[in-house]
Amino acid sequence: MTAAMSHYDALDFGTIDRGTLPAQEHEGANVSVRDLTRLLHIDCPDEAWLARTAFALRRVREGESLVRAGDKFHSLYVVRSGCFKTVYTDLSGSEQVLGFPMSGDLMGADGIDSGHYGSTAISLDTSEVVIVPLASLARLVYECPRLEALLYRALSRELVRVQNMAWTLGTLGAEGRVAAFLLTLSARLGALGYSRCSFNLRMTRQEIGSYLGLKLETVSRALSALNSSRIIEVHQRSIDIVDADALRGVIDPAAGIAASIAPPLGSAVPESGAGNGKRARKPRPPFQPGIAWQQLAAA
Amino acid sequence: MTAAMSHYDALDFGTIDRGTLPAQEHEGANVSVRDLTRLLHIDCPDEAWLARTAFALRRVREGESLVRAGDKFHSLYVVRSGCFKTVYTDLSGSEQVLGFPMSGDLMGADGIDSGHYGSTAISLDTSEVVIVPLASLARLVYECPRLEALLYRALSRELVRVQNMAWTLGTLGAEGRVAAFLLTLSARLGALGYSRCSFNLRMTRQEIGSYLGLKLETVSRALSALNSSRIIEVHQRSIDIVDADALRGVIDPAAGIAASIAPPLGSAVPESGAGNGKRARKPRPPFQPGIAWQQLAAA
DNA sequence: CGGTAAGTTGAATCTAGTCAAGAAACGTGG
DNA sequence: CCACGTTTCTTGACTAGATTCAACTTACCG
Repeated sequence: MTAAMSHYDALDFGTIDRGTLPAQEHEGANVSVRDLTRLLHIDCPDEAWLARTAFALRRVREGESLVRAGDKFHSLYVVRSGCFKTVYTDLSGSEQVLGFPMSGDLMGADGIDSGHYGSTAISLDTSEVVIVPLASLARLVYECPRLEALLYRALSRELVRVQNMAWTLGTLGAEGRVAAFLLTLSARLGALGYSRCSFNLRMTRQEIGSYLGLKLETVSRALSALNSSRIIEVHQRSIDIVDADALRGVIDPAAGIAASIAPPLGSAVPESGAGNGKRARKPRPPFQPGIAWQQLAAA
Repeated sequence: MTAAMSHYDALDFGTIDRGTLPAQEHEGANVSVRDLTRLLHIDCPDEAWLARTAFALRRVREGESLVRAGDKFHSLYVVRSGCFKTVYTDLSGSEQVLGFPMSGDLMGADGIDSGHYGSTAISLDTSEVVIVPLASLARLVYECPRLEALLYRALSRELVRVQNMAWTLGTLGAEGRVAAFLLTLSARLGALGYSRCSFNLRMTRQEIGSYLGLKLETVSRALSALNSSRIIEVHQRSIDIVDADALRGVIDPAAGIAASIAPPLGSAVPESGAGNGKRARKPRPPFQPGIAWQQLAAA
């Protein structure tokens, strides 16, 4: 609990500000609060002075690490361009990929509580991140109460993402995991304005496997199988999603059918009811449809 | 994005306060901010007036659900006593357990961003939760800036917990998962003042299996195997951890040995170095030791 | 005391991992 | 531009580990 105290100091207003950041992180142009909220897809009050408050950018080259597990926590990062991987590394040297943050994603949030980053972030290509010192953000929120939700929502979103990951790992087999991975990636790229059905992977089979709790051979086999089924077309790192519904069907046959019937719903969750699925074969189906697969179905 | 706007309204100060909560949640005694921070193990400034601000309690009987996936988000909950399970439910009716929140754990955080809870929370025995309306908390933080870190840290902690879960599911086999589960449970109970090496499970094999991405038979077998190895003693739901180091060894043989040599480190992560592992067989071992297993080793 | 839910154990099956070989892409220097 | 080595990817055969199906035991609750 001593770590907690020293960490608390870092959050005390006026104690630490951008001026105390490592010098290396002062480079490139600045980004306004407006830009930041737009990047995070979080609504922001329309006050002119907010545009003046700015955050620094940092450029990270391919293979370079932005933060390392165990480093002292000082800032959050929001990806502005490029793609990262975040990894745990255990004693035996093997690593587990926890995520592939892309434009608009938050990194470093796992360091807030303990005061030390919990995972290492490595750039998969030349990337740019917005540096968000927690102290600055806290001050900003204090000055503009309507920003209160900003960080809460960003953290909550990250939490949902990881929970979905846990669901994927705990529930799906190899093909399902790969299908879920492709659909999620497709949806994220689509949200960024890129093609939803044709893209290039920026990570190796090894990294995908590590992320999905599979071996690289298994990932390769799963991709080949989906390729043979005419659901996707794979040529090395180039992916074409030929039949998105079929891909959803790989995750859950019932959901695949349901998704092809129901109009693709937006980001909002249906208010109630919607217990419209074909039929429940289990004795106790009193639950509302879950969220996990919807995130994938909404691709 | 329309959901985002309406959600934002809910966070606007003065718009919603405790008075607008569902009537059913106004029952039992109240809890002060001091109590809340103590429950969450988060440091709190020592201002007298904080003791006056209070949150309501709610009692949840065994089997009863506190919130359901898809319900409109209004409050966070901190468990004060008892034990819950949080579950996703997919279309086909099968459920996946995401966690077993106990005293001091936060629930409902996955609803902040979308405005709807992402998982259902069901009590495993008669439990009590502190109701923390986000709007109240936001106002509180505004009135007392030093509380800024409170929610950030609680959310960050939850994020780390789920990330560890993803690591467990992606990396470990059946026995390792069960061992990790027992060690984590042991550590949590220990932190609450209960015995670290002798306790009763409050969940079924089915629920444990769902949580760990295994079938109930596999959980049973893993427990039996650990029992045969004299590492634990199992009689139905009663667990005795006989050899905690050996249990850690099940997760990662190297870590088990290392843990028995090195003195059990506290919550703080070593500053640097400590790349002391036996030997690295991979060509590139420039990473610091990870966090995942340390959480377990620090039991 | 009987009925139901929960847990254990065994045998067969199936999925993903392991080991190994080979093919395709990439980068570098001649 | 091509030859070379390296990395990444694919595919096959075999093995280990988890699931499935099923029988049975043990606890729990009225």
